[in-house]
This record gives sequence, structure tokens and C-alpha cells, in this order.
Amino acid sequence: MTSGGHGAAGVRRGRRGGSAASRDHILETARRQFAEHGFEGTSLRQVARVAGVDPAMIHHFFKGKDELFALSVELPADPEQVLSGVAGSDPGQRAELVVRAVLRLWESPAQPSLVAFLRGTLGSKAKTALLREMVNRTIISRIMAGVPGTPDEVALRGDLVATQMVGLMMVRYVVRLDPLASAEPEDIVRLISPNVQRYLTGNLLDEGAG
Amino acid sequence: MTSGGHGAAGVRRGRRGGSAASRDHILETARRQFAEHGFEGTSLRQVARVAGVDPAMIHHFFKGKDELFALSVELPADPEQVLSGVAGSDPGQRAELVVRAVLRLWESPAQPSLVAFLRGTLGSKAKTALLREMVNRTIISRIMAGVPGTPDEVALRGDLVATQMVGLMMVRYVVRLDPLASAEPEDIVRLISPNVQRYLTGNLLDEGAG
DNA sequence: CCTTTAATTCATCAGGTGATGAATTATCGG
DNA sequence: CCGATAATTCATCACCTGATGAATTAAAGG
Repeated sequence: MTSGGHGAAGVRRGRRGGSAASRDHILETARRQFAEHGFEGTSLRQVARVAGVDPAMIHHFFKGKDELFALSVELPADPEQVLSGVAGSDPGQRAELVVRAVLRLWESPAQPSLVAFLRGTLGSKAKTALLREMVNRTIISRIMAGVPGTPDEVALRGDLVATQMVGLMMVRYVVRLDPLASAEPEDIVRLISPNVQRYLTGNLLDEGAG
Repeated sequence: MTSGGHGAAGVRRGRRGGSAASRDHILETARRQFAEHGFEGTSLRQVARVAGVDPAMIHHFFKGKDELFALSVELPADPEQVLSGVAGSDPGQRAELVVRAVLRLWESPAQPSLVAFLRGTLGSKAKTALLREMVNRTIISRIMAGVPGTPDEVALRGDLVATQMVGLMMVRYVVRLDPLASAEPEDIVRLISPNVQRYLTGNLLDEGAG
């Protein structure tokens, strides 16, 4: 047995029959692996093994681990589209729109990619810096467009909104705390939106107790 | 030059003079490295290099990478102590206590360890499961002790509180979004507590708009 | 049919990883 | 002063990693 520990045992070389769906299969597998183990915790050989494919195939289709990660993890819908309609809405009613937009995105088929993105990104300080830039410039700015107040105050309100939305994503989709993880999206909207609305336009100096 | 690429160049072998503070130095270095690059992204040789120490020292002092990580990252104060006084407090005023307790912990010297813990934990699905158990059994249960409502409702309220607190930690300490990252702790308490209080005991079926 | 092109595998490489065991040097207890 | 013990370094091991180049086979195009 001179066959090394490669893909499937004793598969003949050369091109396979049927439609060659290997590239997409590798991508799907990589997505799941990155989502489970993060960037550094996932090896190309591991992806190849799970996908039932020779490790060299990955380098045939992709330039390297970085490109594979980028393609596995890219946001399938750009923020402009996801948040369409938010920027022009009445700030006094905007919270519900924001929560709905975020939930629509995360309940979509993009969910595994998004979890992979967060897992891979939060693992390293350098990648976290990229995340910060992106969140600041392309997401928060859109959510806060047209909200009244001084620039400093609006920036702070934006971070507070981020606080609530990031927490929702982490608890519901990454850590998956029950019962919240299995609640209906419409219920989530009702539960969370009022708090987000307070951050957007509400009174920030205590309002509950007297 | 047969000297390999070891610690400092040409250091004599054998025990050093002065007080041997190497073990603690290694631990501190490991803490920072794990916080920046996560578990898989940090190698023992890298820790040794940064600490100015031979890689074998790590195995002399610690059983292996797992023990080093565990010791680097263990929560320096157990939840029981951090949340002392919360469980017995009036649920109607409890939010402020909770936010203060969390901030006190994260503003303490434990902060790097906590960031390291989150970075290392969120990178892998298996470790995330451990986090979920711990959060559920030892943290949320304490925060929600004595809060009125059916068990199902209280569990949901607990997850919502987690949502807000986790988001605060991520945005302020891990991703470090400004201006929230550089706000004063007392301001954070005033900004966040009302929302937490709504999750604890407030009306969950919209209250803002009419 | 024959040539080109793409898909697949194999055999490697250079380097990094965690781990171990022995050799060397200092400190400490008696 | 001497023996035990701890700290430190060196030289490795076996393994895994990402990457490359060549060989083999099938499909596509003319």
C-alpha cells in the first residue's frame, strides 16, 4: 500500500465524470469549518478531508487560505441593500426597521457565513480593527443618518445601538442562548425595538424611576 | 555559529541570578498574546520569544499549552463574588447593580484576561458551548434570582439582559468602538441601566409609541 | 479524431508546532 | 562546604501546516 493518507482511498487520478461541483463544495465545507473553528483553527487539509478532496485542489481553485477565507466569509448582501429604507425613515420610528433589517439578514441563508465572519474576525486583534472600521463607516453611519443631536451625541447613540444589536447577534446566533435563540423573529422585534428606539432618539438621562 | 534561533543570543545556560520571576512573566506575556491572537493564533514559541525565554521553560513551569491558557485566562474573580448583593436586591432597582458589577469587573486588572477569554472562546464552537453553560448556570441564574414571572418568561428576560450586557462588553472592550470605549463608567451606568431594567421587570410588549 | 484545457491526485518542500530528555548552572538546606 | 533541588538552555522528535510542480485523466472545441 503505497497510497499515502490522501483523500478517499485509491481514487484514480484525473478529471472526474459528471458536473464538476467541487469548487462550490469546497467553499461550502470551508464556510462550515471556519464557522466552527475560526480562521487559525481551520486547516486546509482539514477542509479537504471533510470535503473528500485532495488538499491540492484548494490551491488549484483558490490562491491560498486567505482567499478561501475571504470567499467563504464575504457578506452576501452589502449593508447598503440590507439597510435600504432605514436612512430615509422617520428617526422616531426607526428602531423597528433596524431590528427587522438585521433579523432579515441573519435569518437568511447568509447566516453561516456571518457566524464564520464573526468567529474568524473576533479571534485576532488585527482583524477586529477591520471590523471596527467597517461597522463604523458603513453600518452605524447609515443607521444614524438624520438622527437629531450634536455629532458627538449621535456618535454615542450609534455606539449604544451597536451595543444592543451586536449583543443580539452574539447571544442568538453565535452563543445560541435558549430560549432567545429559538424565539420567533417577530417576537424579537417587539422585545428589542423599544430599547433600540431609546438609544436612537430617547432621553438618555434615566427615565424609568422617579 | 551553531547557536540555534533560541531565546536571547548567546546566553549562558543554567539558573539565573536574582529573584526568579520568569513564571509570572511568562503568564503575563501569554495573557497578552492570547488576548491579541486567540488560542490557536498563539504559539508557545511566540510566547517564549516575546517573553525573552527558552520555549522549554514553558513546559518546565506548565504542563502544556492548555494549562498555560487555562491559567492565563481563568476568571480572576468568581461570579458569586462579582455579583454579590445582586441576587438579594430589589428586582425593580436591580439593573443599576448589575451594570455596575459588570463594569467593576471589566475595568479591573482582570480586563486583559477577560478579553483573552472571549477571544479564545468565541473562536471555536466547542469552547462556545462551555461558555453557554457557564453563562446560563452561574451568571444569568444569579442575575434573575427573585425576579417575578413564570419560569419561561424569566428565562427569556435573562437572555435579553445577556443580550445587552454581552453587547456592551463586545463593543466597549473587544471591538472598542469610540466614543463608547472611552466613556466614563458612571456615564455608561446611566445610559445602559434603564434598558436593562426594562428587560428585568419592565413591560415587554412595546411601551414607547402609542 | 485530435488538441487544448480543466480537474484531480501524488510526491514533495521548507518551516512551524507542541513536546521531551539531557546537560548546565545557580540557589538553598543542612 | 556539599548535596539536593530548581531554573535555564540545547538538541532533538514526530507531526502538522501551507504551498508547489509534475503526472494523470477526463471533458470541450474544432
